[in-house]
Amino acid sequence: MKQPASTPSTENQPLRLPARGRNRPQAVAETIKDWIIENGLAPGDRLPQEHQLIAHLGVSKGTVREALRVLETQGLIRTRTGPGGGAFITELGADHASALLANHFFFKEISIAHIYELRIALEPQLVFDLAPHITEEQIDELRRRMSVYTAPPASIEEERQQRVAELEFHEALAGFSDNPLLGFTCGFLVRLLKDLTVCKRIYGQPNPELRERGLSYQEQLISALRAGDADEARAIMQAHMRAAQRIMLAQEAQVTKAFLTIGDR
Amino acid sequence: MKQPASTPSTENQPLRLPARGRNRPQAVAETIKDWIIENGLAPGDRLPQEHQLIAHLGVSKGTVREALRVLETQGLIRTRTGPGGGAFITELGADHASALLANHFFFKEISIAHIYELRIALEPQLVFDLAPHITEEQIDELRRRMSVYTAPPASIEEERQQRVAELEFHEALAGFSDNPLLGFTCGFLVRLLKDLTVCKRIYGQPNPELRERGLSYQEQLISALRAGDADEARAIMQAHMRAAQRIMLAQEAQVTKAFLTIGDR
DNA sequence: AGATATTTGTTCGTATGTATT
DNA sequence: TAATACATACGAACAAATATC
Repeated sequence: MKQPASTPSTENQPLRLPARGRNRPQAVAETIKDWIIENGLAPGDRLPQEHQLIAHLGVSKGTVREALRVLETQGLIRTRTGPGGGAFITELGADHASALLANHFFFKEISIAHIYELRIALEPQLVFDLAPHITEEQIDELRRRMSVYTAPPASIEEERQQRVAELEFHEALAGFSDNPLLGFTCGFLVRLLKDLTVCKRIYGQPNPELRERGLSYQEQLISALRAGDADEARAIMQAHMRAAQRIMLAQEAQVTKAFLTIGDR
Repeated sequence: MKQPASTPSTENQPLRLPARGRNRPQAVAETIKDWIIENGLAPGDRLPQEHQLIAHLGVSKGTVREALRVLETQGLIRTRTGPGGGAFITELGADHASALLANHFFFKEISIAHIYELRIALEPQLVFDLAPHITEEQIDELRRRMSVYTAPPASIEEERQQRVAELEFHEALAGFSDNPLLGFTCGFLVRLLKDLTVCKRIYGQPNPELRERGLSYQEQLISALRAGDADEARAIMQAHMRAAQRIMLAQEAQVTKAFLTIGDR
């Protein structure tokens, strides 16, 4: 088992070759990833244990651990200690994925206008698709979220909470989408706005207009969704987005570099 | 001389408290990240060296290395060996970000229809914004990419290359966008399609119709862009996307689980 | 071109923490 | 409570890469 390390030549290729050339941990992570794909592992399945990976891959404990950390950062696995523990395949959740993606925009200059340009293009389409499929339970959830801001806010803090709740209304809507790409993108945009809200870099002063118009729009939207009227839902959302954009832009400041902390489990 | 410890204000507060409690590497990664934000480090700046991090954070070498690996996976740093080496802040490129994001869709069922629903909603808007700003150099680059597929393909392999080149036409277009969110999203969608093309899971047989119509549309598009006619450019792209969608859907198969390997530097 | 110093990269032995039985 | 199985963490030694002289 012990190797006298005096074999400097290319070693004894233990099963799958560890793909030398780059940094080992990344290469090992890739190898494990390929192995996951080939064996068709699904979320919940367990990877081989550390010492087995060490043996099969022909690398040391530290390298394997770094590789697992890479996969964990990518959201592919989670590890648990104790008997029966180990690394388990997991699904990369939308929030974690958003956090990873947000890093890409960290050094870019993102404005409210940029975000709303996409929301205007996508959210009307989102509700258009949703109208024929939406369930009663989903509508109930939307109503439940709306209930947070039916009454005017009493304090500046409550104002902020209501804004967050309204954004979460849209986040829930995005989560209902049948199109994972559309749903994720809309959710990501909302999360960007929500993060800005939490950071209090915007929504400085009360804005009753935004709240009331939003509430009215959402009532109409839910009616249209319940009726299964896709065209009407799209039209309402379009008007809602345009109105919100106008209000937001009026009090916008250039917003940058607040994104790195998004999510950050 | 090693450190300019003479600066009394910011630099003398080396690192924050080690944030014990959770798994150490992640906690350490967070601490380093916070430190990066607080000190306003920009791409190209260097992090403290390994042994300094070890000393300041009070953790072992292995833990620091895992933390750095986390940050590297997130696309935040790159490391180099040798004198003057170390960990350097870097910008998360669109391709790397796409690869990270693609993991989120690995266990979801993504179809061509899903991709085109977003392309139809976004790419017309993309060229609409672009028309007033586009430069001659950018138009030249578009023309250069088009030149790859002006002639009909001689082989099935050339057919594939032409398809990739046409997708890269759209990728270039996305890269010109003033809106980073819009640009990235359009680029990501194209990368998904490109990956499918490379994997040869689609585009099995020649499709002269797609090529010729695409070529014609792109000629028109470039004319409109040069003229700065935003409305016309948008209309052309809309028609182009709809036509492409029709053709693609005709020969589509359900496409799943080919995304994990995207990019994979 | 080659020697050397600097810095990250890799390995191994050992010890600790944690969850299951 | 104890025993077991697993990940987690530490530290020292060694290897590889690379800039500078």
